[in-house]
Amino acid sequence: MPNLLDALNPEQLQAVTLPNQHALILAGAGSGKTRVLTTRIAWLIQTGAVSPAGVLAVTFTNKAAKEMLTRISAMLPVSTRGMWIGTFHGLCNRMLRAHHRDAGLPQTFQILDTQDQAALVKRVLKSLNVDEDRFPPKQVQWFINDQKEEGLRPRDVAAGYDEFSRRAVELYAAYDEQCQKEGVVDFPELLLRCHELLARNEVLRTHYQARFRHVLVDEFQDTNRLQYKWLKLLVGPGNAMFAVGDDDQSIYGFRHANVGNMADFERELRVANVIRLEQNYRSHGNILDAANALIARNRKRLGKNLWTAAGKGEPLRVYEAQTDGYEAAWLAEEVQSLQRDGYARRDIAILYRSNAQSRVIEHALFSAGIPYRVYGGLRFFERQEVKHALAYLRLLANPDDDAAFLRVVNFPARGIGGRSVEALQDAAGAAGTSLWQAIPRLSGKTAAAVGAFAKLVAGMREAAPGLPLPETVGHVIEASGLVAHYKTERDGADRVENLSELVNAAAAFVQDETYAAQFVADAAETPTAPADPLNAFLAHAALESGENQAGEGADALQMMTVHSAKGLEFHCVFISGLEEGLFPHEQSVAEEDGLEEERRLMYVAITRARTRLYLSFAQTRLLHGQTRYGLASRFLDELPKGLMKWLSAKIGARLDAQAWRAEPPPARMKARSAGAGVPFRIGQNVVHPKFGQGVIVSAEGSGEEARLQINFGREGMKWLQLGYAKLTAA
DNA sequence: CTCTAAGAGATTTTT
DNA sequence: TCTCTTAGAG
Repeated sequence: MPNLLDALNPEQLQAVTLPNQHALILAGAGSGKTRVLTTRIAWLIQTGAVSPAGVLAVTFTNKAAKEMLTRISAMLPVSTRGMWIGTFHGLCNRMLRAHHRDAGLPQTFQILDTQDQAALVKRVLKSLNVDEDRFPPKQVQWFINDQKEEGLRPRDVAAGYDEFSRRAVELYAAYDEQCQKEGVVDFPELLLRCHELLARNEVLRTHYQARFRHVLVDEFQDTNRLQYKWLKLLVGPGNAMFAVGDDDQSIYGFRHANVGNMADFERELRVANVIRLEQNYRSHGNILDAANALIARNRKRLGKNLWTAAGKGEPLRVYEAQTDGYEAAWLAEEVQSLQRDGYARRDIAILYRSNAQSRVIEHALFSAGIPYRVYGGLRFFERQEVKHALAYLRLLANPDDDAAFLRVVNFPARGIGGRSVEALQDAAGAAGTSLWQAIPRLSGKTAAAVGAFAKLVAGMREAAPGLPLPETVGHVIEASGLVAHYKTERDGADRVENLSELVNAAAAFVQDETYAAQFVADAAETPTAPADPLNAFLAHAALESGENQAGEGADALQMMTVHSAKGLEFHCVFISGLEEGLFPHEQSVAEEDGLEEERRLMYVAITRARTRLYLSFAQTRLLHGQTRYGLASRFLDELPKGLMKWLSAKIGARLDAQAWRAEPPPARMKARSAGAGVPFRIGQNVVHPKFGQGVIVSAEGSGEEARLQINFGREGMKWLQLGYAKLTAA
C-alpha cells in the first residue's frame, strides 16, 4: 500500500498530520478539501492514533457522507463500520434512537420532512381556529424552525414585541405538544432534541466526548448556530474538533448558515492551528485570477488567494445576447461546437441563478437535439405516490401517527370524506387520543367506512412481522390499493413504476448493511433490542430524499443552479443570465450582506470550471410574463478586462425560424418607439453623463416633453425629461 | 368526491 | 406568463 501522505502538498500534509487539537482548515475551492478530510481519518487510523469507533465526521449531505466513506475504504483495509460518518441529521437520529428514553421519545419516532411539517402546522392552526390570513401556516412554520435553530423552546422565546410573535410562540407550543403526542420529530427537532440530550445528560455527554477522540466537520461555513452548539457539546477536554470550510463559499445564509461560526470557533475554542489550503488543482490560471479578483471585493473575509501550477489557459468568453431566447440558442450552438471539439456532454455544465431560467434553455437544447439533464426538482422519496406508500408503512410502525393516518385514510378513495374525518378528529380530540385509537368511538355510516380502513391497516400490521422488509413493502402497495389505483389513472404508469421501485429501494436498503447500520442503535451504547428494519428504512426515507433525476449514466449536458453546482467541477462551464436583478438577484442587492453572498455565489460559479468558462447575458428577458430590460451584471465589470474575450453576436445569422419564447426584439422594438419625435426606442441602451449607462424601460409624452424611464442598474430607476437630460445612444 | 376556476406567488436547498 | 394550490360547484 503506498504511503497515504505521499501525494500531499505541504499545507495538506500539515493539516492531515496535525496533533489532536482544535483546527480550522480554510480550504479554497478545488484545493483538495475532501482529500484532506479523508486522508486525515485514514492516517489517524493507520497510525493507531484512533480506532474507527473513535471517529465522528459530519457533513451536510448524504452524498458527501457517502463519498467520504468510499474514499476512506479505498485508502484503508479497515471496516468503516464503527465510524460515525453522516449528516448532522443522520447522526442526531442515530443518537436519539439509541437513547430514545432519555430523549423522551418513543423508540419508533417518525421523522417529518418539510412537507409533513407544513401539513402538521396547518392541522394545529385549524384545530385552534387560528385565522390563516393573519397567521399564514408557512410563516408560523418558519417561525418555529427559526426558534429551534436558535436552540429555543417556546418557554425560552423572549416575550414577543409584536402580535405575530406573541401568538406564534403559543402556536409553537401547541405544535410541539402535538408532535410529542404523535411521536413525530421534524428536521430541526432532531438537532435540538439531540442537543438537549447532550446538554442535560452529563453521563452521556462525557461518554461520547471520551469515545469520539476526533470530531471532523465538513463545510463548516454552512453550519447554523444550533449545529455549532451541538458540535461544541461533543468536544470536551480530551478530544478536539477539526473543521474544514471556506468562508468565500458560504452561500446558504438564507437558510441560516452562519459564517460567523468560523470566527467564533477560532475565538471560543482558542484554535491554535489555522491552515490555509490555497493551491488549486482544478482550474486554469485565468479562471482563478478572475475568481480572486471578484472575491477580493468582499469586505467580510478571512482572506485567501487561490493559485495554480497549471498555465493561464484560455480567456473567459463573454457573450451578450439580445434576448433570453437568443442567449439560449447561442448556448445550444456553443455546446454543439464544444462537442465537435471533443468534449463529452457530461463535462459541460450550464449554470443559472434561478430555476425559472432553465425553461428557455431547455427549449433551445431540445430543439437542437442535445441530451441534457436538469438537476433539482422532485426527489424520489418526495413523490406523491411514494409518500402515500410510506404513510401506510408508517402506520405499520406506529398507528398513532396522525399525519400518516390522514394522508391515506381516504387514499385510494374509500368513501371517507371530510365530514367523517372531522368526526374522527373530534372524537380523538375529546378523548385525548390519536385518530387510530378514536376509531371505536365512531358510530353509524362513518364507523363502517373507517372501520374497513382500520381492518385493512390491522391486516397489514399482522402480516408484516413475519415478512422480510421488501415483501412487506410489496404487500403494502398492493393491499392498500395504491397500485390498482394508479393503474387506472391516465398518467399513472410512472407512478406504478415508482411504487415497485420502492420495493427495490427496500431490498437494496436491507442488503447494504453498512449503510443500514447508520440507522440502527449502536450496540456499544444500547443493550436494547435490535432496531427493526422497517423503522430503519422509514428513517432512511426521511433523511435521504433520494436522487433527484434518473439517467445518471447517460452522457448528457448538465444544467443546474449555481447553488447545486457547489462541490462539482466541469471542463466547460457556462454562467448564464448575468444581468443586474437576476445575478445578483434584486432581492439581495439592497443589503451589503446580501450582495456579498451573491458575489460568493458568483465566485462558486466561476471556480466550477476547469478549462473553459463562458459568461453570458441578455438585454431582454421574459420574466413572470413581462419583458425586462436588464443591464449586464456588475460582476462582469468586477472581473479584470484583460482576462475576457467578448464574442460578437451573430444576430439571427444561424438561427432558423424557431419560435423562441422571447421574440427577436428588433421587430418589436421598432414598433415600440418611445414616442412621437423621440429619438430613442424602448429597450435601447443610452448613456447619461451622471448616471452612466442605462436602458430605456418605458416612456410617456412626446417631443421635448417626453419623459423616459431608464434603468441605470446600480444607480436605480430614473424618470428623466428628454428636453433636459443629456442622453446619448450607447 | 371530482372537476373546474380563480388566486397567489415567483431566488437559492438539504435534511 | 405560468404553475401550483385551494375553494366552490355539480
